[in-house]
Amino acid sequence: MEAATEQIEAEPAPARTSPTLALVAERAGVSAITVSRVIRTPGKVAEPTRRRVEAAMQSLGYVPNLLAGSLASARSQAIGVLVPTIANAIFADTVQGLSDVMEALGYAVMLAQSRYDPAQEERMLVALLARRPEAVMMVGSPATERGAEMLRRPRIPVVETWELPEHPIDAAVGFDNRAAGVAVARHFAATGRQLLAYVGGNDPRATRRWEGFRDEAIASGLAAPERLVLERNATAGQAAIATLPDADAIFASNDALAIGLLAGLRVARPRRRVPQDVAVVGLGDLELGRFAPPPLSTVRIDGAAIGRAAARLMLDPGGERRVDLGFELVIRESG
Amino acid sequence: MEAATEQIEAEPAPARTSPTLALVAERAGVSAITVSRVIRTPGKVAEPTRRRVEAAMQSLGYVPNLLAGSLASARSQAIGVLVPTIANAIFADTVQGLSDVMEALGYAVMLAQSRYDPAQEERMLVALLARRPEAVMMVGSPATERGAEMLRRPRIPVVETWELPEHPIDAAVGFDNRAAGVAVARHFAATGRQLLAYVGGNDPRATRRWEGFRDEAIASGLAAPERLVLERNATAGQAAIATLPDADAIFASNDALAIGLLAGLRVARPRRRVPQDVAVVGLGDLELGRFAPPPLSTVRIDGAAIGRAAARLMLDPGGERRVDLGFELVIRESG
DNA sequence: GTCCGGTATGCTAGCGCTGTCATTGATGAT
DNA sequence: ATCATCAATGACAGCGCTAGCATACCGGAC
Repeated sequence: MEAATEQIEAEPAPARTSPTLALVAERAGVSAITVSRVIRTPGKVAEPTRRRVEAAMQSLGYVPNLLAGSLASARSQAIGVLVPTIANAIFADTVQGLSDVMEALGYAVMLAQSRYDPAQEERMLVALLARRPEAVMMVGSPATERGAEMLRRPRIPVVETWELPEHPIDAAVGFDNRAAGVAVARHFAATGRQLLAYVGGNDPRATRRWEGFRDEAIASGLAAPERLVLERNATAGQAAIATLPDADAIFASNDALAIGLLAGLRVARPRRRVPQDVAVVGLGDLELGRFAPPPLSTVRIDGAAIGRAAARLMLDPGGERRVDLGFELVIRESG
Repeated sequence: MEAATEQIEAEPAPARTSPTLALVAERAGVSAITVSRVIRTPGKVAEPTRRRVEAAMQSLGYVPNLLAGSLASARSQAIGVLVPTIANAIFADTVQGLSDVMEALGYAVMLAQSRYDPAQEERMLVALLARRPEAVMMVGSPATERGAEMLRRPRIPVVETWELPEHPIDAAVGFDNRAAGVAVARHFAATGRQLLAYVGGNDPRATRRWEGFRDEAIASGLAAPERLVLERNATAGQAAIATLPDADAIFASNDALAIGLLAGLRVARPRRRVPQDVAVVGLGDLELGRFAPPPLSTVRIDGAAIGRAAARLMLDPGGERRVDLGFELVIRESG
């Protein structure tokens, strides 16, 4: 007797696995594809059908599996972001600028950090690309040719930021780091400074700033500036003051460093007044720079704008490929 | 004649689509599964075979498709991270702390921002969960019951941070925000302050700090403190000083705000000296607080440690579910 | 009545991997 | 010689979705 083998209609098993399109479809008495359409193109489904499907999704707590969807459609709706570190306000601003645009359009952001390490950068690039992002934004350019090659392969938009390489992999948005260094040196020279110094990291961007700074100082007839390579934080800046007893003008490659410099100068003995005895100029225009005593002069860069521009570049692969957002030398009271 | 239909062996077409496991397998003269093993468990493949496969991968520039792999294995090797905004040093530190641990273990980080908006938070939760993360970390708790429900469904580790709810969805790591407020009020009372004020955001964590601060002030026999709800930045802090002409002790819910307060106080007329006339205490222990004049007293929180602890909690779902990392009242010179 | 175009829905085949079993041959124990 | 064991490899099905086409039905034009 067939009936004997029939099971008692059990309570829905406590779903070891999350509900699928097919389950929703069954509940709503439609086919899977219709459920898919309710999610993606609700306008193409008749009102009553749509209601039934929505009710079924609701009652099951259905959350689409975008992994499966991405595989089937070859569209991941995700972008990759690679920064040296997110714990640096300036990059965090850029990531936020990008996210603001991309999240609103339904893209997810995959974040990876290279820690200024080429090997780590390559590893993270693989990890990112393995998830088939539809575009990638990174700070700077790949440190290795293999990295660049990996980015070229998939033929997706790739936006390099915070600098403007001659030949970007695909697109770039940033400013001329060398010119920023030049502008600061010129300013120091024009205000009668004699002994310049530069403090900053040794990544490609910081190095380009240094080169511009040094070359312009020399071109202005000043002694070759000293260069100190430091951690990118205020503590390092404060400590560095002891190492620069004679400088009368210091360019710090980022504002945190500059604020540390200012703090070191405040307690230096013999006394070194800012800006009378020493001028300090930072880069980035961190909000807190404005609130340091004295308010910090800086090379203003709009990190969030870079992120938003990067979003535009990846969304319009046929459009502009190189956006110079420039910088602005903001002279406040520190020099 | 069959041979007639045979095609001339063409140059490999310029790969409109990226190479697959199957292509690599064909090149290496093995089956797809063997290539998969070379990638995931190289020890189980004989040396010469492995070499051939690796050469094939190399020459094709093969990058595995983790979307497909995740679907097949039901393991995404990704985690979701939801923060109010990444452009806040304190959350950026937490994200970095988490990433440091998880990236090293091969997990990718999907980042989403809620912008302190419950509706946005829900949207981002769906976007995150749709990608089937193996765990989720968020700052705070879901603002809505629907959000909480969504997080409970998939039975993955969920770590709430920066606070310690009585009954976390799954796990939590942070500190007692109320106690932080109490500690600051107690400190103010103990040092003879009379008219307290609180400035900060109105998110749940800031509100809890406020409640502790207010209750303790009253319990100490002081007048009920004033509360100012502000943007979470230094500019807002500086401007707020005009609104608090009588306060002799101000607790700012974050350090950026506090540094702005300090800046506002420096230029206030009539003169208000810190700490003689007004004490200022912040929260977070932003590096730059130490370099403000006067060095900022603060409730020290280790954001990166919270991130690292969150990683531990998600990696060991059977272990501890509630970690109190505490805080430390660091009295420097501002109060 | 026939045909047309449009709307609403469904079927089928795969996307690129991995889990689960098979299969093969070599090795050592008995 | 026989069998169990192990290492190395492969066949096959299927993860949960979507593209692309097919089907059914409707009302109106002819």
